[in-house]
Amino acid sequence: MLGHCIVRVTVFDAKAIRQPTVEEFCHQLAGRAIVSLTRRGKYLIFSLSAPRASRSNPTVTGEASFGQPRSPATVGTLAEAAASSKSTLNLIAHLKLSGALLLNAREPPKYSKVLLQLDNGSQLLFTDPRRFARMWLVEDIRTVTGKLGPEPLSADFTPQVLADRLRGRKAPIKAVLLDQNVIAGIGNMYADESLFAARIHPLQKAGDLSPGKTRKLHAAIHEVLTAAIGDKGASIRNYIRPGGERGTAHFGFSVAHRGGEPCPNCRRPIQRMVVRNRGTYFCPHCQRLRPATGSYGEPPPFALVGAMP
DNA sequence: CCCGGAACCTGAAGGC
DNA sequence: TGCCTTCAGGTTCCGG
Repeated sequence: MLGHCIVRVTVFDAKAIRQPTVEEFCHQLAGRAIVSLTRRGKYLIFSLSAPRASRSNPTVTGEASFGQPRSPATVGTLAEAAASSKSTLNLIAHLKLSGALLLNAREPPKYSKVLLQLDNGSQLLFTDPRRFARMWLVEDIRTVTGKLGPEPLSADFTPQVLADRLRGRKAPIKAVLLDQNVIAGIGNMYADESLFAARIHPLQKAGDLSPGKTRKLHAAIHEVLTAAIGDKGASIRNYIRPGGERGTAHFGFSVAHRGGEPCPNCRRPIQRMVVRNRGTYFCPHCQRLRPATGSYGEPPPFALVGAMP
């Protein structure tokens, strides 16, 4: 897709466009080339050029249609479009639980949300049966990703950074790992896998991890994510790659989605529980819940004795 | 600011 | 077979 121009945009489900309006989305996208493809956390980022005037695609169009595509509406002249448009823009996509980006799908898949047609004949289709996935078109990426925590695979995500981010947190470590503003990009199954690898109970208070456990967790996150990327993701349910292939990371999972199966470490059955409304898999024997270190004998800040009915 | 729970959605799988 | 319940690769809003 790199270097190719978007010549036509079709929106089948207005709900999939978070920003701006559907009309503006189509209008602003048409005529721009895809300059780079990057990622921040779980957000996929298409950096776009300024609108290009080209003899080969004189009728660049933007189209907002629902159900069956209608005949496209031409967007003025390209000169006008360029004059009224932002110079560069970013198309951002989030797949949420069930979204997919499909390149040149063989048959028209169900649940189509947005179709981008390129000047080389390629078609990029954004699909999502569950209607959670979203797209944005923004000048500044930070308007969407600005609050995200550090990238867990970047060099500046050190054990010390993790310790700083967990300090003082009273929520379960599982919940904190899923908080994208603490660390960006860890999903439910990778949180479970990381906690198992570090032998930490999902309900352990995040701020109570010892320095040693924090270092182990840091290493575990790195290992789990690197392995999963090497396996092209996990396709337990919906996820498929742009060519329709499935990932294989779930075959290597130790606990995630393996309730009742033997723990690979101790052979006792893996349990499932719910933490913050998310299914959570762990080994109760290998991942022990420990009381807070140091604070066990401390008195509470106030003692209300017999004062209330 | 931090925390927990509900809401947003719909298809697929499992139990009866 | 059919109905009902549960679950799901996530984020955001609301109330405490």
